[in-house]
Amino acid sequence: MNCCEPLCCSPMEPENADEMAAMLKALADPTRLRLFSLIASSTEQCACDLTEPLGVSQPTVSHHLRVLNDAGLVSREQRGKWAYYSVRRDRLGALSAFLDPAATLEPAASST
Amino acid sequence: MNCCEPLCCSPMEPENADEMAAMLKALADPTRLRLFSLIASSTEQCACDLTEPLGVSQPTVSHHLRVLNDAGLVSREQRGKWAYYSVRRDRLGALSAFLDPAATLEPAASST
DNA sequence: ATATCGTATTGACAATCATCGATATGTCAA
DNA sequence: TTGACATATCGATGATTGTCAATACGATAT
Repeated sequence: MNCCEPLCCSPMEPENADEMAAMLKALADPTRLRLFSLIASSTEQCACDLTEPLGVSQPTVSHHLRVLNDAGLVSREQRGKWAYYSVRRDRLGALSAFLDPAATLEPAASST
Repeated sequence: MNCCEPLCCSPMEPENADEMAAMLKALADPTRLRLFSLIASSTEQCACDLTEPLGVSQPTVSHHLRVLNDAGLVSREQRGKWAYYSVRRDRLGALSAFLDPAATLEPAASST
């Protein structure tokens, strides 16, 4: 999240490592990564459309959605009896930036 | 690695998901993330300097180094009785780019 | 109220994993 | 060759995790 300097810049504090590892762990399972990718491929996805393409049971999908939600990587919106999930791109962007080996300590030159 | 389109663009194939999840899993442990961060903070690090700052045993450090190496995230060089580890920034960069929510399907406008 | 349907939770189980002590391997120096 | 030292591997153990069947929860429709 907004927690810390890029990975490459300086040795991490344990608390920051806990926090970032938690986000990474949420994506570090093949089924869950495919699930996340399905959600990320459109602006939002109904949970009802996620079970079939993954080939796992409905409780398993629900479990993975919960893990992603707890990690702050997706958000859930209940509409009627359907649940819609969308990617929190700010959080994903922070994770991507955290890993970026080109990052420097100074906020530095973005290509805006 | 060089395996696939960005996460946000289209649903991942299972094989790609396996591959990317393996890299993510290698970073998804707090101790291992701190270890990786220590290596990433300089161009190379002697294994002998990694045990103390982490506060875990030498076999545990060696185990984590092996996991990172197997995932292709670091490379090892033996010099005399010392082992030096360095981050494979190409692989880390690929991972970061893979997660980037701003990525588009077309290679598109990089800021070169 | 009752039935139906989508989603979440529970409980269980097999598999994976992080960690350590003990030990093996390999390198250098005397 | 022997000893000292750095690193890797082995074996064991407790903890975490991915999965499913069964079930509970909540919303809509009749």
